[in-house]
Parts: sequence; C-alpha cells; structure tokens
Amino acid sequence: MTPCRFAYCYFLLTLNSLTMAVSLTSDEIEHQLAVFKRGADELLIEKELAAKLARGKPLRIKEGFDPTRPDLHLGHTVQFNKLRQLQDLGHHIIFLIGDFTGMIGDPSGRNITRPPLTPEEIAVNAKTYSDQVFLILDREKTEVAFNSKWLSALGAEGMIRLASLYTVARMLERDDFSKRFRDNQPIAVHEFLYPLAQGYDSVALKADVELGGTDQKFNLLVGREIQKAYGLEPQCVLTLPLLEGLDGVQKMSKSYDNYVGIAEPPREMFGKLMSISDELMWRYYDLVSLKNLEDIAALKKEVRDGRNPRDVKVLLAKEIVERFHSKTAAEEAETEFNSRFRQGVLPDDMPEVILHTDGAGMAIAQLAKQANLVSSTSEALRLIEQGGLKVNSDTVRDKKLLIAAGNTVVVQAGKRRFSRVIVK
RNA sequence: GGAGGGGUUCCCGAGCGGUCAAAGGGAGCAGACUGUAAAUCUGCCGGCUCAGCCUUCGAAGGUUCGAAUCCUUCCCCCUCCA
Repeated sequence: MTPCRFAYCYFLLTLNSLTMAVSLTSDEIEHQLAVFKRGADELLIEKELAAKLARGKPLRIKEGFDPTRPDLHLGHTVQFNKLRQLQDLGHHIIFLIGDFTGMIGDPSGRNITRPPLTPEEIAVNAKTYSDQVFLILDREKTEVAFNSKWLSALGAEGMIRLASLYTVARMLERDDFSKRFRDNQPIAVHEFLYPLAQGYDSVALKADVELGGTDQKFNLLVGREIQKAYGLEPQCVLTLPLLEGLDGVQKMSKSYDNYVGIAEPPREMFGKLMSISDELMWRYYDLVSLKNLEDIAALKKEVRDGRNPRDVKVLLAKEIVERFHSKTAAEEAETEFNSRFRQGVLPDDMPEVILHTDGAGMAIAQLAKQANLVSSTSEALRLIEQGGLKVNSDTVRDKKLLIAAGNTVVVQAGKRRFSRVIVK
C-alpha cells in the first residue's frame, strides 16, 4: 500500500531467488499477508512472517483462552473470525484452553486474586468454549490443547527457572502494570507469572504465530523472548482490536454487562444490536460482520448520501442473528422488534406470574416487585412518578393503586419489561 | 523495622462535626422527541408498610445533643527510608 510494501516485495523476491525450495510465490505470500492483516491492529514482525510463510509449510498458529467464563460474547468472535480466515489459508490452528493460566487470571487490575477453578468448572467452560468456537472454526482441522499439560509438569522448580528468564523492570513495561504501579494500585507477585506461563505455552507448542487482543500485546511479546531463551525461533504476533461493548466506551465484557452473548435468544440479540449508537455500528461492521471491506465502504457511502442508519443497523443485527441462529430467527426478531418498538404492540409471549394475596389484593408497587419487573418497591414508585409503569396499557398515576384479587393484569415497566400477573 | 498517604453509595471520585442518602463524571433506568433499545433534552439513580421511617461512607468500639467527618484498636492498600 505504501513504499514499504514495495521495499518488502523486493525483499521477498530476493528471498525467493536465494532459496530454491520455496513453494509459495511472492504473490501468494502477499495475498496471505493481506489476509493476516485484514482488520488487525498490529502484525509483528511482518518480515519474519513473510519468511515463515515462504517456507511453504503450514504455520502453527495459536490463541489461548482462559476458561473462566462459560459463555462467550461477540467480542470473542473477532478472534475466532480471524482464526477461521487463517485456517482457510491452510494453516494449523491451535485452540488453547488456558486451564492452568486461568488459575492465575490475566492481570487486569480489576481482580487481584481469583479463586482457582475446579476441574469440573474448567471442563464445563472448556466444552462451552469449543461448542461455540466450532460454529466458526472447522472442528476437524483444529487442534485443541490444554496448557495444564505442560505447565503443571513444570512444578515449583521449573516455574522459578522460568521466572528467572525475565526481569521486573521489563515486566513493568506492561502498560497495565506501570499504570497501576504509578497510581499506587496493588500488583500481586503472581500476576507476573501470567505472561511467563503464556510465553511458555508458545515454547511447548512451538508456535509460529500467536493471536490475541490488543490488550495481549505485552504477553504475546514476552512469548517471543521466552521462545528465544529456549532456543526457538520467536513467534510472530498478530493483535486484533478489542470490540467495544454496547455502551461504546468500555470493552465488551460480561462484567460490564455491555455484551451480546453468542447463545442469547434471537430477539435479545437483535434488540441489543439495535441499541448501539450509529457511530459504534461501523466498528461492529469492521470487526464482527463477515461482509467484505468493499461492501462496508459502500454502506458507509449510502448513509452519507442520506440512507437511514437505522436500516443499515438492521442489516447488521440480522446478519449476526442469522449466524448464530438462523435466517428465520433473524426475520422473526426484526418483525418482533418493529411491532414492539415502532408500533408499541405488546409482546405475544410474556412471563406469567401468580401472586397469592388471600383475597386482599396488592398495591401496585409491591406487585411490580414480586413480578420481578423492578428490583425494589422504591424503584417501582420512582417509575410511577416518571410515568413508566403501565397496567393494561394505562399509565399508572396513583402510587397506592390496589389491584384487587381475582384480576389478571398486564403490567409493563418501561418499554421492555412485561409481565402478566394473576392476583389471587 | 521506621515515617507518611489512603480505604466513600455499581465504577471513578469530592466531602473532612450539623444544611449528607452524601458534589461531579461514567454506567444504568424513565419520560419526551425520533429514524431505534441511535443522537439530543429532561428527570431519576440505598431500602421500606414511602409527606414518615430504617440502613449505608474498610471493621469494631468511643467522644458529642449530633460523626463519612474527631479519638482508640484492628484489617487491607500504597509511597519513601532501612
């Protein structure tokens, strides 16, 4: 794309002319590099990768996942999509379950200590992971590995030896560590072990390339050093951007409750995607849509020329729902969404709750709480003050409204929470 | 081991004897508007039997008519010195 691309081609040509056994043409290498880099944040180091590719052998490409959360969200699929693309190029993908590193917990500054997972939890989470990931990756062509296999075998002695390969000063180069250190936030000693253990994974697996989020850059680079220390050729590092969550501010994460789960029901998925801002929508197009870059550019132009961004967002929401459910589900979700939010129609399926009052009836605030529409009666009363609580489609004005026994009412809190309540 | 700084409501962060259920920002929720659960604006944002009452400011005691604010002890975090 730029002058360095040209220089780089020259480098490849030279390389080709020198090594006769090369089976890939420079054009092929060029194409592969383009696939590697598409949507990626950073590729380190491109020349090294070109050299690895030039050998013509499938590369060993690894990415590790800590089995700390059983359910995956759209943010994870950014990684999976890339692995799939590389798999399609014929490379060997290693899906690494960090059952050992999961005990340490990647230093995030939010969890200093994390209770070790039981083997049962790990097994469950690992299964969920693979079930989900194989919606995208080819199961037959993917190696699944567990890092406890070699990390447990290391023992305390081996761990100390591993720890001797890196210095504290270099550890503190990590942005997260230096920030916490500067801000007088605690850093537990065991947190230093995480990057080392992850680096050792690359030794054990003889990884040619390791993928990760941009937040993984440090760990991935430590892997290069550890590999060198063990006399291996250092891996190349490919980082992918982190997907922002629904709020558009923080990264998508279950703990921020700003995520779209892969296993969520179609309607929920559709609705959540429709709630992202117009601006954020483009980010999602770049990272989670499988549309090619030209099509996305065309959509952007259409919006600039006056097309309603809402409609483009619908396309995105449908694509995602379709990928994890089905085309029918996607269409159904759209119809439901339209009737609910554009036309204000009540949903056809809502939870039904029976409340026993021994014939006394129940005050509306208490009723809303017991029907799980609000978390406290205080919240219910606030909703009433703001005109956000409806009984049988009528806005409740009287805080002391009593629903008499024998009635069945549809109670609505805000736009999205409904319940059919039977008072006995 | 010594000296000092700090732990506040979901998060960040003010408050430093009464006017504090606790500023401000973020997240969240509601209403209006709309193109949608966008954007924007407005309001809310501890609980309850809700014009009143109860429980919160690391924990436990204490001083005071009255404490998140003062004192004591304890727990935890950080910095510097050793």
